[in-house]
Amino acid sequence: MARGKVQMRRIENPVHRQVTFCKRRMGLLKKAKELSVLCDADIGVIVVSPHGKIYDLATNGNMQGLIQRYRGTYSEMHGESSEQNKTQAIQQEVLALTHEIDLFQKGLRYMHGENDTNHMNLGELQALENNLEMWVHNIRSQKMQIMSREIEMLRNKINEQNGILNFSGTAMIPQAPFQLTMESNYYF
Amino acid sequence: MARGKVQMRRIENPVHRQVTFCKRRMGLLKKAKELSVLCDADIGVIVVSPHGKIYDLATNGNMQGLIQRYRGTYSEMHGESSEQNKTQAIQQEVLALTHEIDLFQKGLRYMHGENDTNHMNLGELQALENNLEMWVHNIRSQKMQIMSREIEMLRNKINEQNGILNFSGTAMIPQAPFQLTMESNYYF
DNA sequence: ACCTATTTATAACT
DNA sequence: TAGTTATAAATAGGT
Repeated sequence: MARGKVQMRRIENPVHRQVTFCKRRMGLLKKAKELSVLCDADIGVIVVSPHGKIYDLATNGNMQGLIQRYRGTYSEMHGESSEQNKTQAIQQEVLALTHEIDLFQKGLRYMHGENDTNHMNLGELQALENNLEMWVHNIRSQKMQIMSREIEMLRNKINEQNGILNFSGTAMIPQAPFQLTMESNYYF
Repeated sequence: MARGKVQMRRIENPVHRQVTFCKRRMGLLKKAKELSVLCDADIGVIVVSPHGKIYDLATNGNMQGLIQRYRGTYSEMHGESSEQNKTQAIQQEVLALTHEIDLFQKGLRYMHGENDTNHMNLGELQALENNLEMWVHNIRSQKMQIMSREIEMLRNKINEQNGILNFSGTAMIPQAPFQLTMESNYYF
């Protein structure tokens, strides 16, 4: 498309082909994202390179759900009932569950009110972000507590065994190899 | 991209949105075909309109096969045992989705009040944390977009004023001190 | 649906 | 691999 029109056929030079593949693949995914944002559409793109490497994009972050929706429509359109009768019920279940997850995500999104993040202003977004950060923080603390308990149990076990076998062995296990506080593990 | 730059956000006017959807959808599929031909790649595109209508393209004429490759389930393409495999795969998917819903339910419960995380195990906490991180990430992207728009507006304003007052003044405002594109700030 | 002024994508080159 | 530039292609707004 530049410095010369390109013929619409396989590029024979492998180097050129690789470069073009890389550039145009990026362009394609960008266009897909743009269409998704501008028109509120849900888009999935799967690209398989000649060498079998797979690149993909799912604008809603859930290719599985998209594929399910696609399959639903596809089997409706082509009346593949005979082959798919056995799995039809389960597929519908998947569809229903996917929708349910969508609803939960929306529910979480709406926790502050009824606003979709697309219609939220900077301050609202900041507040939401802060809430989420706090939530993440609490979850991390919880994880740390669970792990601390586990470690303590293991230490006790080892100490017991060493108590039976010999006492010097306890020195092999440092009592505090790392600090297990919330603070120091905030980014764990 | 023509007769005026377009802001990368949902087009509010429904007529404009529909027209753009149609035009860009065609453009996207054309680009996909071109990439496929030029670089000998195998490409699938699924577009779901806001109203649920599905448009698709599979450059090898077989979206099902592409999806299966995407999922890493090659065996289904060869008939005999396919139904059983398919059923198993879908059942596993149901299981995964059920777990995800469970996670969201617990998350919602936690949001509503007391630290209910005591009833969640380490794996659940990790999964919930990952979900939240993704959410925070999306919100940050959203913030960046809003700020980018604001900055652009201010720049335009300043450029206008400088156009009126004097031309040398424009040099005082760097045109791009930092890139505020979606791409470069995807991980902001 | 068709028309163009512009913006965007990108082929060739460094 | 990454950046530059001349040019082809896509497309926003208008008819």
